[in-house]
Amino acid sequence: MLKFSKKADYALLALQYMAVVQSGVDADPRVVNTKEIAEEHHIPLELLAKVLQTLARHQLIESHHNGPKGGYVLAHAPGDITIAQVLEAIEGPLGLTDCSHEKGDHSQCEQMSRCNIRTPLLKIQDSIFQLLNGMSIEDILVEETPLIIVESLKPQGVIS
Amino acid sequence: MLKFSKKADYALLALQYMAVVQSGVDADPRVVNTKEIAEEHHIPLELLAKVLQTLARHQLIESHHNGPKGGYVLAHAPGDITIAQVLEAIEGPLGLTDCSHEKGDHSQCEQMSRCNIRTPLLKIQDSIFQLLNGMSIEDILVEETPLIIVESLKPQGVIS
DNA sequence: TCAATCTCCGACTAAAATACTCTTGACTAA
DNA sequence: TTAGTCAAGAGTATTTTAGTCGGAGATTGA
Ligand code: SF4
Ligand code: SF4
Repeated sequence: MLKFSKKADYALLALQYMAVVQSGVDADPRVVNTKEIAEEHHIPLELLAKVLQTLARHQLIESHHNGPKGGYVLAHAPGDITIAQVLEAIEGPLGLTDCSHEKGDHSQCEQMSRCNIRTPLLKIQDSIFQLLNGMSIEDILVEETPLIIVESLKPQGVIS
Repeated sequence: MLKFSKKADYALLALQYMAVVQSGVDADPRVVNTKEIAEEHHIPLELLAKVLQTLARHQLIESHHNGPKGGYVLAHAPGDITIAQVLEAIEGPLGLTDCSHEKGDHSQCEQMSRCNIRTPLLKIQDSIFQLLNGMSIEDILVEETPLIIVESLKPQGVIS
């Protein structure tokens, strides 16, 4: 119930990977394509593709469709992409209950009129949101154990 | 995705109700039965019954099956029942990701071996858990809700 | 006694969300 | 031209959630 979806998980995984690749010492704005990320993490390719498309549509990453050299690049600095943004891009706006984003009357929840727990729950929700909004991709970058070694990529095409 | 289930919602609703009934000025340990709660909140009776049964099995409430006068009573003081306890009673142990409660190897998530985001996500999860564990039924009792202090990982910004 | 009323439990169905796939198309670089 | 890429949408399969049903056991009050 209080769980990230796979898609959200994949999104974070991909963003972290892209951040690592881009923030390499060379600061080379290398484009990474879907296939590379999918293979690196053993994620179903087509599904990851959809996730990245969604992220691109929400301006979190930029798509460079340049044929065989196409791919994606972070649209902002890693510190400027919060976890909450990612989550909201993938799933809709996030809310703990059915009554979170109210549209006037109680169209969502039948017992809203006589509900005493709504206000407290909304506060919990706010707290969680603050938490997620306070963390960015940067905070997720390699911590202590960089398990993925980025330079072990097979060079597709020639590297200049 | 980051949403309470109906059952969890119902559980909190019921517990709040029971708490209010019991902590009335009379302090009469009145037993309240499923039907009463269900009708009061317009919840499907049978479903609520299951929820309460689950809560009872987890020692959060006591069942008095005394024929026509039977019903449920809180097993502890409202302040001693945390939201996290309730949620874990209803759903299983809560975890943000598939890899949260590990059983040795990576039986849950295929990419766990080369996953860099696991540790950060576990931290987020801990924060959320602490938040939920810091609130009890008592904090939900009346409308004038207390402030939730979010303790985030890093000292950043104010909530208010 | 006995019927009403309650909890308890497990199996069951239905609906909805998730996870994943397939197909088609447009673009671009070599 | 051709292979490799993103884009978009429809389609399917699986899992989770929501809600239902029916019977068993217990207790009370008439
Ligand atoms: S029961 Fe209360 S808190 Fe839950 S969805 Fe309905 S109005 Fe919101
Ligand atoms: S991808 Fe990483 S964080 Fe997500 S479930 Fe797998 S191991 Fe855990």
